[in-house]
Amino acid sequence: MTDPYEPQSFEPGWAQRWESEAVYAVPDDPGGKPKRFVMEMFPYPSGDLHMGHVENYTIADAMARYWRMRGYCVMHPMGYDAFGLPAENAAIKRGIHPQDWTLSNIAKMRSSFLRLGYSYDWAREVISCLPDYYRWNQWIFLEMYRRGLAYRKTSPVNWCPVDKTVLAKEQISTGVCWRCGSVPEVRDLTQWFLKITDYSDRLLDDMDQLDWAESLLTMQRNWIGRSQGAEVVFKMKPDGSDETRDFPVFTTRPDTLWGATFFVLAAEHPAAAEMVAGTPQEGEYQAFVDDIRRQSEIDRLGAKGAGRGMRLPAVAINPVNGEEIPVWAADYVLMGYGTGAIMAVPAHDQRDFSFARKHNIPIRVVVQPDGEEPMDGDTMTEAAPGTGVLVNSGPFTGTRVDPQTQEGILDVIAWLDRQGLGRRQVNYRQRDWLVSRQRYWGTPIPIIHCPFCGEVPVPEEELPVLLPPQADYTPTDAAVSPLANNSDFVNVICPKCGGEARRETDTLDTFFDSSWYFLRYCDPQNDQAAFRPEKVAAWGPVDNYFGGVEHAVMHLIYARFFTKFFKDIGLLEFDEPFLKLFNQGHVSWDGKEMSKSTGHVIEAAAVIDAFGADSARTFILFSSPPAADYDFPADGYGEIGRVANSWLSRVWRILQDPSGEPVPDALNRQVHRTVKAITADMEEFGLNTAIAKMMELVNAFSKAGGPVPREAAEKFLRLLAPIAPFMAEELWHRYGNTDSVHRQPWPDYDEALAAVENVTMVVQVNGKVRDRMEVPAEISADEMKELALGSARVKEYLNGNEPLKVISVPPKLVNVVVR
RNA sequence: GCCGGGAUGGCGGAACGGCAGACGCGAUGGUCUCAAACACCAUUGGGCGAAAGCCCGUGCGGGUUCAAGUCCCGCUCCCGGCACCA
Repeated sequence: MTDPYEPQSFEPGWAQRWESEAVYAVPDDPGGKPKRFVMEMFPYPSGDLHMGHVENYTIADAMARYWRMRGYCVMHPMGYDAFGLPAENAAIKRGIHPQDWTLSNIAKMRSSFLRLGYSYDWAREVISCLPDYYRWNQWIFLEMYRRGLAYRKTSPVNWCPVDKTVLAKEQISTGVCWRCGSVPEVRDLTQWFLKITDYSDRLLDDMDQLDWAESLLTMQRNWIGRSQGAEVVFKMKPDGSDETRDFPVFTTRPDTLWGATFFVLAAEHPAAAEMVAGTPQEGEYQAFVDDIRRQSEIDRLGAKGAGRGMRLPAVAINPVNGEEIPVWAADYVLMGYGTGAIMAVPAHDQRDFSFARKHNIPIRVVVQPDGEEPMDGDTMTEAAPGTGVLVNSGPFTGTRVDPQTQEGILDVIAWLDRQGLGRRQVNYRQRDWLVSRQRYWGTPIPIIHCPFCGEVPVPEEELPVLLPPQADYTPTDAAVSPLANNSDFVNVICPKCGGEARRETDTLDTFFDSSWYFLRYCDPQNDQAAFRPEKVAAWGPVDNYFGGVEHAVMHLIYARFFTKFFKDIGLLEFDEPFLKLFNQGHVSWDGKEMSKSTGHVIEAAAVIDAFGADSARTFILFSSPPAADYDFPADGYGEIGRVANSWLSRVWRILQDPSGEPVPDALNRQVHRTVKAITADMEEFGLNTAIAKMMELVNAFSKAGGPVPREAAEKFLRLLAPIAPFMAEELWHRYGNTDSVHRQPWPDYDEALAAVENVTMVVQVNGKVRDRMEVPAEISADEMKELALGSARVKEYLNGNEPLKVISVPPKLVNVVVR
């Protein structure tokens, strides 16, 4: 008599027991065993867990369990990225304090994590919004400040004139303020930056230590955007004046200097405003700049913008030939890149070309591409950015140039240098990291502004600067950050001179929190330091990091930057935080992103309630390869959840009462083959195909009839344990075992038993299958050829002729090429 | 716009350059049942054919190769990122 499969009857018991017995806890030092630090990107606690979370966390948990069974001492921690905008939005909308909202969400998520049986070491939990964590953010910030890596400068923000608050990009995604619908303004604020650009070269060069997808490394490389070129100094002469002023530009193509037909300043360049001040064009310019500043950079450079420009009352003098060229202000030049000004060579740069055509600016060819008719600037339809020979280029006419190899270009730079007109320069697209946020729900920046002493760091013994619990997080007039309304918080005594001073009211970007939490996992309760170097040395760096590709840049670059900083100040011995990165696919529902705030979400708890945690785990792993995106069907999880549940029921039924019989030879061979194949799959994170192979083995058990021999059944349970840990544990114990299945070693296999004896050899004629033969697996190429030529089907096609060629790929395939 | 990724039956997907569609769902037929559910068995890419078998087929158009879903060139559409969502 078999019991029905009722996961709800045993899953909660095992979950509780694993937790109370701390089955997955690891010591501060892994000791003699090989260590493996496995972690997932910690979640933002926006509500309860949804199936998108379940995908990422189940993949990582299955792998962590697999590695544990393979003999690693696995540290697998979990935490919460708990500061951030949604908590504040919820607070403003519903009147709940951000902390209450956040902590109650964390409680829900933790309970779902436990129900799903994830093998976390719960003693290492990290919650970034609590003072015992964020005080170390403040400490880190001050360490950076002391070393000149944190500084202030002016930067624009979007400002809602009605709500009197700074708007995040997300809060104006429709172009207007999310709360009141008014059109945002742009304001300049003095804000904190981290000098990540000091690390650009190392961030690029150390990439060769990383076992990450090449596509992701490419994204990081492009984000940092190192480019070689030259700085060339133009002179700028305002109309009606003889005074000139030096104006350097960065260019990767100094070889095309003789083709510059205009000069462009970033629309918002202060020099542009200066030039039009007091002239009739002042109003026109102001309107032009306002229009452009309202747009995001993407719109400004993209299809919606790009190409808007205004002629300025000045000329620029080309240093190589003394030519005077018109000066424009344009949207496609950015203040933050290079010097905020460019020389424009429309014949050889596509953006310059489009702009020149639009504004009827002459186009002059100075690089004649190889093997083409001489080009004419008036008739060409697109820029020619490639290689060729310089023409109309003074002393360099006739020189070959190639942007790929820098051929010719380096000679031009050397010449510019000798003439005192320019010099070699490396430029980066990456900018310093803006960490200031004018928000309540974040880490207070530990700086005091004193009218006499200037910026004064909060003394270390006074950390943490606590977020005032009762602070009003709704905005009011005149205050830039909600914290600025709190006079108890703001008004302080200067630690240096003892006079009256004001506390900094900006908080830190939440990416700051997520840049080092993996280090805190190694020493989560430390109240004397962010972490002890020995503890991090014992576990770090992270061996396997699991997370979405949406973090390809930003988070992953920031965390790499922090790691290098910690190494520089002597706290770490490694350069890179995450050795191997796995990007799981993105989970959506009916083509749309799951989102707690819109209610378009499939909650993990609903799936567990309906089918059990093992089913939830199994179906999310089986339904698509871990790296691929998965879109839930419009009608939700019902169908697919039932499918996983019914397969697990089948496993339950077939494996419930094993026999003491020996394993029959044929079945035993299949078990060994399956262990071998699944082991190979697990090594490649192939969880969906691993499950498919388990299904095949279960089908074989079923076909064999009768109870499954216990030896085979126990091997199967060990294969199943990483995927469906509850059922594996329950059956394992029902067999009379007393230790946990999760402490068992991964099953091994016998090469000889796993080997196949016979294979089907395919016989092709001209690449099309015409015959099949059963042959021994160790057949030689010649034997195959002989067999193939003996085939009646092949003879039909040969028609008495000799084959042109016979390709033999032992033991699978022979291709006979005829005529 | 720029950077990165993707597209295979009715559906999720499988496939070291070597039998396209493993495994599963769904569907169809059957066994069991008074009946159903469950379970089990069989068939299931499209077309032609009585059958043997033949032809077509991995988003679109070219190419390389004895052989292309896989490699190369050119497109289309979808997804992610583009610096204040995390």
